[in-house]
Amino acid sequence: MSDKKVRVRFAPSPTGGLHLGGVRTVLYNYLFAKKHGGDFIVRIEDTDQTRFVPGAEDYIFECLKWAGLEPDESVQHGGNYGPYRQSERKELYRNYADQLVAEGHAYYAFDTPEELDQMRQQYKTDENPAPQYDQKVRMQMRNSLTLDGDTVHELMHSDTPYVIRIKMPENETVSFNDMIRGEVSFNTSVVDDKVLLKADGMPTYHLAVVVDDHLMEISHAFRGEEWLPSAPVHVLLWKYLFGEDKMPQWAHFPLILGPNGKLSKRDGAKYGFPVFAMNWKDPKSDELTEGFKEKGFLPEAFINLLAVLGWNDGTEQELFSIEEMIDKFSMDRVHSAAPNSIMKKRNGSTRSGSKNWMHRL
RNA sequence: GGCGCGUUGGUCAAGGGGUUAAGACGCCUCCCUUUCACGGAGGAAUCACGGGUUCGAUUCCCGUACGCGCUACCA
Repeated sequence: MSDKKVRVRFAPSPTGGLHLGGVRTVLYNYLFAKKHGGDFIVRIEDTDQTRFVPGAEDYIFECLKWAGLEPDESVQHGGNYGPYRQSERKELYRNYADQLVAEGHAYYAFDTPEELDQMRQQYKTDENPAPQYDQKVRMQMRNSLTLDGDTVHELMHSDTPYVIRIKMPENETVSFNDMIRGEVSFNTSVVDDKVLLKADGMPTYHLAVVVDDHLMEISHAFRGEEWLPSAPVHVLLWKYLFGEDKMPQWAHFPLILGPNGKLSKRDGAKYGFPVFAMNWKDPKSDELTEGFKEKGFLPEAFINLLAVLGWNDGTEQELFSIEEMIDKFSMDRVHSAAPNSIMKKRNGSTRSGSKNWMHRL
């Protein structure tokens, strides 16, 4: 971490409004990069073509601009590691997936959605309500592990759709050091054979994040805690493809919770507290969700609020300028516990805080 | 169900093997006197529960409970 230039990335998928948690992830990325003289990259993760939402990408950049968290590299800012939109990198991923198959770490799977559904129904019990495509069932499915070579060859050269799945090893322990949580480990037997390359030729997040982090020379990879369960897949992919020693340092941020779990835009409407950075109007439904900007928050106040949602500098200070944050930020001072509901926090904020942070224009 | 992460006062939240366990909001008492987020002085907490390690645990380990997350050809 000392010999490598710090390069971090925020990788949103352009599917709708930019959530509070997303902006906080951006902020921590930004602070970390600036503190260490590194680069902050924004990479658009648009590999799911069924979820494409027109305008969402531009909207994300507008939010970052308003918040004052401009990337050094992105589709809009240029850079030497492009393209910065994964849909435009489609051709890159296939070779890595094939390489994994060739080396025995992955396999071709021909199961149709109906067959997958059938498998889940068949193995579903009270004890196991969510059966996975894993080592226990993969030998019962239609894939290059169970089919003979000729059949596989034939299927692949007809127009039969297929995916590439990772072959999770049996009973190995995968562990890594999270900058916030310390050592985290998993047994590979309980992780399923995630799809790496989809039938349409697009990678899933799992493959794309590893390939792109490598190609873009990302040194530290930060994301929300919801990714922790699939981290072993990513660690294994790094090991198979590029070497575990090249893997970025991970940090998984605690989720920002609403009154009933994961904060949703519905909570925002219900409690009169914004969830998105800026107004977002869904192009399909025309539904408008209010943002912090339109609610009257100053960007500095918004950023400050987010900064202390999970981080503190060890003193009693709770009002920071962006320069102070850059100066004082450190990942090991990010709390591992989810900050209790932002709605409550708003009520528990200090008087001076209320005056300065939340003040309307 | 499985796996993972988490759990400090009414609320938000520092700290983290030996402390009087910060601070803020709220609450109570008082001062100022004034209110509609005014100012000031005080008051109230054995850190979810049960074991273990240790001279000593709120801090480390295990279990339980509870909360949250993941368990898609979504990210």
